[in-house]
Amino acid sequence: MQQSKRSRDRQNELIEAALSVIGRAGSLDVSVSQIAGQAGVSSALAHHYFGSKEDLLFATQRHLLTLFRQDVVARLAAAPTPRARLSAIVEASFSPLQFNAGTVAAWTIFYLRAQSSRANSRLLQVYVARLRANLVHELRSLISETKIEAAAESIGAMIDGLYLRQGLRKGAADREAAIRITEHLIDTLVRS
Amino acid sequence: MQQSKRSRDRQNELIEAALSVIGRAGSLDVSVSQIAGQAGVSSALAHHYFGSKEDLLFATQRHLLTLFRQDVVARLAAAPTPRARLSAIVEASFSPLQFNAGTVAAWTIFYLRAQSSRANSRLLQVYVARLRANLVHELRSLISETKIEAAAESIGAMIDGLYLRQGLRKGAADREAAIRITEHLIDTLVRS
Amino acid sequence: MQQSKRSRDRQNELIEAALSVIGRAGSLDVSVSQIAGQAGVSSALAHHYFGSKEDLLFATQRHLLTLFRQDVVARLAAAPTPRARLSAIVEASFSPLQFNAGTVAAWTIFYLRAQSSRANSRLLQVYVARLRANLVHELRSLISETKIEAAAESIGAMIDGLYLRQGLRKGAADREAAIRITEHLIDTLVRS
Amino acid sequence: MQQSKRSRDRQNELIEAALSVIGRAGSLDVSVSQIAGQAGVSSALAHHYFGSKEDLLFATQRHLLTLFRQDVVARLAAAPTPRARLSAIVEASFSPLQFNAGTVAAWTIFYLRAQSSRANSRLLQVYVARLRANLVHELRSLISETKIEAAAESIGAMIDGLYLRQGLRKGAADREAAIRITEHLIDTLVRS
DNA sequence: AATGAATGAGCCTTCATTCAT
DNA sequence: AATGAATGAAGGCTCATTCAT
Repeated sequence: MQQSKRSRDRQNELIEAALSVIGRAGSLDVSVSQIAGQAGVSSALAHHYFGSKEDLLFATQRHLLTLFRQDVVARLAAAPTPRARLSAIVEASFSPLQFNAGTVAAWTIFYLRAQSSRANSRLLQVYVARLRANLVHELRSLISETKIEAAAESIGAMIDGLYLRQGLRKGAADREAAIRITEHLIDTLVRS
Repeated sequence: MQQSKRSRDRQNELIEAALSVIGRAGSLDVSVSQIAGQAGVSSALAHHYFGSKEDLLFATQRHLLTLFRQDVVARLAAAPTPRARLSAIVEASFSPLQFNAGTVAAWTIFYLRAQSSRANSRLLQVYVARLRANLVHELRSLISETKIEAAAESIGAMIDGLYLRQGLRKGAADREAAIRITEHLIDTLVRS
Repeated sequence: MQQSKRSRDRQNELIEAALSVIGRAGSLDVSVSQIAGQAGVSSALAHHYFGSKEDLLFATQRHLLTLFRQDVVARLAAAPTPRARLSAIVEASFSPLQFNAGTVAAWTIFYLRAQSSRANSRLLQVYVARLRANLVHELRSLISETKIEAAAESIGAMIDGLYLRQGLRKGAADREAAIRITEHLIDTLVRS
Repeated sequence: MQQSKRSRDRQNELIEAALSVIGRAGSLDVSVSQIAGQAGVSSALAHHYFGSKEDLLFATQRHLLTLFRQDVVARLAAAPTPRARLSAIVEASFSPLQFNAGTVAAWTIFYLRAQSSRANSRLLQVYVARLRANLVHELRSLISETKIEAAAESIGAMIDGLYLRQGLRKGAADREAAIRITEHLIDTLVRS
């Protein structure tokens, strides 16, 4: 164990603080001091642990992706059929843990950062690729081979689009509506 | 003519410079100086015309929306049938003018800003509402009344999602793929 | 007549605007634009007429001094005895025209500016000298020669001190109290 | 010890630098950079310690008042009689520490700032109130009750007026003259 | 490990001033 | 005469980052 437990805890606290602050601000205009303050430590400590703001945000993004991934995996394991597993992915995507103002803002920011940061872009591409792989795998037994790629891309884009639009609502996220729309898309893709 | 031609030109130059700088940076971290520099004027002039950075960016967003709107209107006028008009909207959305790295970054940023700026949010909501109204209008003769709302929302979200994902690609935007996917969505919605 | 009437009017408007803005702000942190705006003209015009902010403020100070001077002269002419003329000076000093928040602030500022501006200092010294000359002249028939200088200086300082302290009050100036104190000082000086 | 010695030293250095720069400039047009530069530190450090220019100047004013207060208290303790204590106050007021170009400029500025800053005004009022309380206390055994208030106000205003006029001199302050005039005022008030 | 001290760089903004019209 | 356009300079302030403790 290279890192002490204390060390790992602090890092996690900082990452969660970053997520929290970004979510609340709804923008990338968050300072290291704000994040550190939220975590109850000095900004110098954040640099001690992460080296730079860039790296802290990168770790935060990875954390976000990991959380999502874990939820997806757990739900997939519990679903009995391919169609149910597609629904599991949809439900993970719009679970209250992910589909709320703060997290949606964080996701949008990370999509944005991907345009100017190589590392960030690669990370996001891994997520997209994994999601697509999951979709493709489940679609394989439901629609013809030639249509799979487009269908997977289509579902993924729809989820992202619903995320983006969620940011526009004043109140809480409308999970049901998002799920209904996505499920309906899947249904039409599968039936066609 | 309240404003001189010179004045309007300068303002447009600044807005286009803002768009250009934001697009190139792929982020909101653009300074007024950068924008002014790109327009070949002093940063003080940007304040002279727009009052604040906030207002300059707001005007830029409005410009973006106006450009898109004009393109949509022109294409709608040229399309003979409801289905063709739906395609016109899709084509406007993914026209090279809109669907390129820079503009996509700008759109994403404006979606993000909408979460922390009232004015910005309202502006974007107007755009979303208009787009939906167009879609609803054309869908009216194609699918049953009860399905229209969801279908419009679905198409709108899909377009936004494809924009978001476009930012992840390294190379140029794949317009054909985006159009194909959206058209396919419309087809399945209409046929179902 | 070198200057047109229009020209002189504009200059007076600017000077009065300066006085008004300085008074309202209670500080020297007033911009040429604010002053010009108050006068209803462009800041460029203020420069056209006065050359520089410095010169505008200088002219404003001179205006203030002239107003006071004129009031003093008028009141002196109307007073029959030396003692009455001393009271006339006191009354001019604490007339509502001079002894109000705005004008007091302007005076204080000009005393301050005198420390860093030669021209300003000379102007203020002329005012002080004139006031002293007036006091000395009237005191001559009231107290012994050897005490005159100190008495004049004393009265002048008292007036200035009451001005300075006026700035601390929240409400309107207490003219009566200021006059009472100064008159009492004169009385004791004369009787002693 | 909440604050480190280093920290307190730096803050004091900055305050003294502020006093020095204000005194030399004879105006409020001093930048944080100038003050910080005079103290040999970066302007960012001034903000680190004081938060804002406003707060630094406020602390500087408080420092000025405290210095004066301490001097007054020390001199009062050493004076045996009420009349001697009045003289002690006068001497403290015109001690070389206070009655010099720089400090006089600072006082004038703070009187001016009191007109636009609540906090500043309150601070100055406390000083005025304390000075008056001291004067009243010593006057109690020297003149009749009904005259005390006016006498105290009178002495205070005289001191302030002499300060203001000091700013007009080119050379050094004439302490003797100022003391002579104030003492004479006290004498006449007491005798009358 | 943890922090306060310290800073250089940069940002937004204001402003006095000039100039073309 | 009068103004809007335009700018260079400066100012207050923030921030990521480093360093000594």
